[in-house]
Amino acid sequence: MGNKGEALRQRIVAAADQLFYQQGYENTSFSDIADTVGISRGNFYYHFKTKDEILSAVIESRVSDIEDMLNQWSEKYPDPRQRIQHFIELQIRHQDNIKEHGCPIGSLCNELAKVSHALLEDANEMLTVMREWLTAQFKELGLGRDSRQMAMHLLARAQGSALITNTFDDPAFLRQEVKRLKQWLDDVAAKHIN
Amino acid sequence: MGNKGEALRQRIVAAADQLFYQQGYENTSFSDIADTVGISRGNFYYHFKTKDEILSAVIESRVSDIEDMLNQWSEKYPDPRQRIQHFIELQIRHQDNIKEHGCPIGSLCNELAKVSHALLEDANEMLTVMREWLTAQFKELGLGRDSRQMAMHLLARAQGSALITNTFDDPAFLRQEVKRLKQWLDDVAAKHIN
DNA sequence: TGAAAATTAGGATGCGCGTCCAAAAATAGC
DNA sequence: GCTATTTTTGGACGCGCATCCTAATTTTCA
Repeated sequence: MGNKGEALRQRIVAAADQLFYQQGYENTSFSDIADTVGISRGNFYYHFKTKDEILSAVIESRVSDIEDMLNQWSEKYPDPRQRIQHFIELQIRHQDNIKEHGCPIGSLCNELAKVSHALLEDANEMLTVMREWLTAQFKELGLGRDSRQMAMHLLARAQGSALITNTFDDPAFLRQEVKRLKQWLDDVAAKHIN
Repeated sequence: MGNKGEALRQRIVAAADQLFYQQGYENTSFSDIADTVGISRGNFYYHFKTKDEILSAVIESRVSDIEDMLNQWSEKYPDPRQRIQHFIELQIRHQDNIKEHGCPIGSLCNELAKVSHALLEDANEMLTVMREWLTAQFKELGLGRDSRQMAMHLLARAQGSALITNTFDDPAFLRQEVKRLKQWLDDVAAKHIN
């Protein structure tokens, strides 16, 4: 059955994901996505009836990617501090993209909040997944009821440095902030191990 | 001469400012602004030929407001630490708006960056003015060549907490982050006074 | 007060968009 | 191989937008 359809569907989602990141959601048209994939607008419509539908699919795909990544880290690294470190260093690996387009999650949430879009809650899920995972790591580190606040603090700082890096076109600042964040993590961990 | 015109022009800029903040630039139409002010689209066009032109006026107005505010603080408070404290507490005064719409500066820069809009550089000016002022304060505090980095660090954290507060609809987090930022400032100041 | 200038009104235009559709082409299953 | 289903195509539709324009109204000031 729809096997060929499924493959194309995934290519569409991947293209839309990229374009939404680079140009924003509202600023990306059906034609943009169709052209990128190399299919007609009509064919696109066959797979996704509305623009919201594809946004939903993109968010779902991103959430699932994030979950996979975090689960993988949970398995791979025994130490919660090490896991959080990896999370922080994620920004270094993506520094070129961040410089060019900011954080894919933050910028999307930002955009959807303006339009008071119904899918903002779905988009929030991307951040929530991270927050919950980070909270669990901080709990393991022994931060108890402060864990959630710490998780949000870390997310906020990551979002902030991504935005400033993008706006000022200054990846060196991003690296600086990552270093600072790792120092902060070490301090927090040291304080709570005793 | 164009005295009445000037007054209306300012009302238009004020309305556009609000709407751009609440709904985003792209998502705000000529009609939206005209309706808010209570004039016809044609009249609007008499004052601003293009959408870019009004965006430019809004940015100019914001930059000038920011400069006025900062200059006022520079005069009013003799201690640079006190000045920076005021800067940090600005977020508390605007917490309701931030919860609802995020940071007016950050969200605009974010949006313009996506569209690779020519006026992004003008929008950056809002952040740059703040950065330079903060840099001067940190210099006075004795941070020397680190001052600029510190200024950007502060800006980034403010941006980050605004975004998270907006996304998670959680003003308590904003207050928490402000407290944390003030603690950070005290630490930094204490370290460099000796 | 009256002519020139500034201001306001609202309709016209053209374009790009999301959406929809009918028909052609490809594929699958008997 | 032939029919039923899936997939693909490209054009049509209607709407909202930025922009433009002309004519009416108000203001200015000699």
